[in-house]
Amino acid sequence: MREVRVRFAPSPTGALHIGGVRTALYNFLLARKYNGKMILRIEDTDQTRYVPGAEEYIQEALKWVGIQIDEGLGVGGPHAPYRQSERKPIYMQCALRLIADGNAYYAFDTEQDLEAMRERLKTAGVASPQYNSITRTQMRNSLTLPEDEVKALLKDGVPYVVRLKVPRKEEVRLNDLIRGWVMVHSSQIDDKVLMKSDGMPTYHLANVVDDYLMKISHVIRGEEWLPSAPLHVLLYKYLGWEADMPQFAHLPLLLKPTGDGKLSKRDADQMGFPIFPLDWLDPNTKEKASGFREAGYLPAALINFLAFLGWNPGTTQEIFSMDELIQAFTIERIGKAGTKFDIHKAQWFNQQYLRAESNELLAKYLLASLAGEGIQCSQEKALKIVSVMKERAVFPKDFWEQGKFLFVAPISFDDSLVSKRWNDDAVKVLTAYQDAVQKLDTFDAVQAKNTLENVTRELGIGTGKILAALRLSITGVGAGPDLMMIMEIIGKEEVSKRIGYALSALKVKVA
RNA sequence: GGUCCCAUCGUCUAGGGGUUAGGACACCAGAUUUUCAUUCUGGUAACACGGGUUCGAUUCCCGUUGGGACUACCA
Repeated sequence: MREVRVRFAPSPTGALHIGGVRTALYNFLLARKYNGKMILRIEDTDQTRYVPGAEEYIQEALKWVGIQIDEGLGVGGPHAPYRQSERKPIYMQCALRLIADGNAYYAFDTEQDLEAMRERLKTAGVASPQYNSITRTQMRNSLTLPEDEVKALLKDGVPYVVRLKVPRKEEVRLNDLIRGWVMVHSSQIDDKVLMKSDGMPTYHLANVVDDYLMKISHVIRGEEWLPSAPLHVLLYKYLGWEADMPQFAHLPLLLKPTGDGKLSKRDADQMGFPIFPLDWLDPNTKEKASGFREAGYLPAALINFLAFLGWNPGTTQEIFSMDELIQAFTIERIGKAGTKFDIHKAQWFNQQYLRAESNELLAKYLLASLAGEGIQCSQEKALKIVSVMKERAVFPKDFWEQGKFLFVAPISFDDSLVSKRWNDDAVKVLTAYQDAVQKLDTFDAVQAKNTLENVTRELGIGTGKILAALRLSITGVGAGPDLMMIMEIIGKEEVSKRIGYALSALKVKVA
């Protein structure tokens, strides 16, 4: 079997879309599964869209999620350079060959010429005007112009593009690994520009040339490329590379969570979830985009989530490490239908992965948050906190955000809870409890509980009735980990102080 | 509009000519936790429609509808 060589070939036009990360992942999984090579190539043939920092962003993002590059940008390799802008002469050579063989031609039409042509065709009733086997006979190109005029134009440096001479009647077929046979009639394909007037190739040419030169075995890319895939097949044929043509696999697209359409940055902004792997600040527009990393997603969880967007192992196993994914992955099990992006599932995966981590590691997350707040905390205490909060955390930052009251006494109290649960009985119990707690020599969760039970028994009030009020006085809110553990963690003095504060602050409410 | 792709619970999906159409997320309910959460148990919920083919179609074929992509000297 042919050596598996796959490539991820993004354009450095901004932050890497999460769909791009999934594409990279599938490529990577295939490469690893068959001991092949994963190549990173930068498709920067559009100078006008180049965004500084995008290349670094792509590399950092891939590194963060654990997709290692074997060859290409930042790594080097036998087919360097891996930046298309640095491979310019290669493409021109190929274009020239196509022209010499009669499969491509020079076109000198200006933008106005093209616009006029489209207008003309539209008024004549043509639905989608194209530069093709019919219309090219009426345009200014090396097919219609006399040879010396073409030579003169070229010599004078008149701007031109190179277009592919698509045959008039030919069935173009390709066997997509995901979709099966796809057939398109050549009359539906237009004479695509191969070389732009600035001397740069377009995607189509550069892509085919580089994939061939870099000995790519499988082209795994988004479905948006499916309509132009037949064109690429034609290119392989005319370049004489048909035998080495890679296999194609066009991935289903990532769709909006609700409604219709492709997942876009706007969705992320509106629904409040990230759509990029890392935070990104566009240097030109100053626009900010938030990333999964900064939102608190663990790379392994993101990978697991992404892998299941359009692929499944056919078993009921859902949690997969990267190695397990590599083992289980096959192109055959990739689905065909577009996939709606559901952030809930991503959160669920994150929670699973977070819980599976050691308390030592989780304590580090908490300690990091605390350091940012300028709060001191012992390792021992952090471990204790993390172990009681573990079951409820989805993100590393939750330990701090949902456990603030472990470090800072509440100054205000949840109003609805106050009106529901703060009553005379509660005040009686809390007053007595505060007293009892202060008399204790040592204080832990068990003693906290026993003492509370003693107090309620003496007063003849059900513990359940006032527990919410006690929690309120200690934390200010109605939700959190086991209350007795909370009290143990903050200690006897603090418990007494907080009950005292609540008692005085909430006095008015009862009266 | 044209070309191409797609279609199983709200979402991700398994399945496949005869199944109680399975799982996961989400949601709801009950149990446990003297609270919330966790955990456990249970529940609501799907083969888009119409024709064929067939003894029998959700499954195969065709059409309709719906959705998506592409339709640039962008990738």
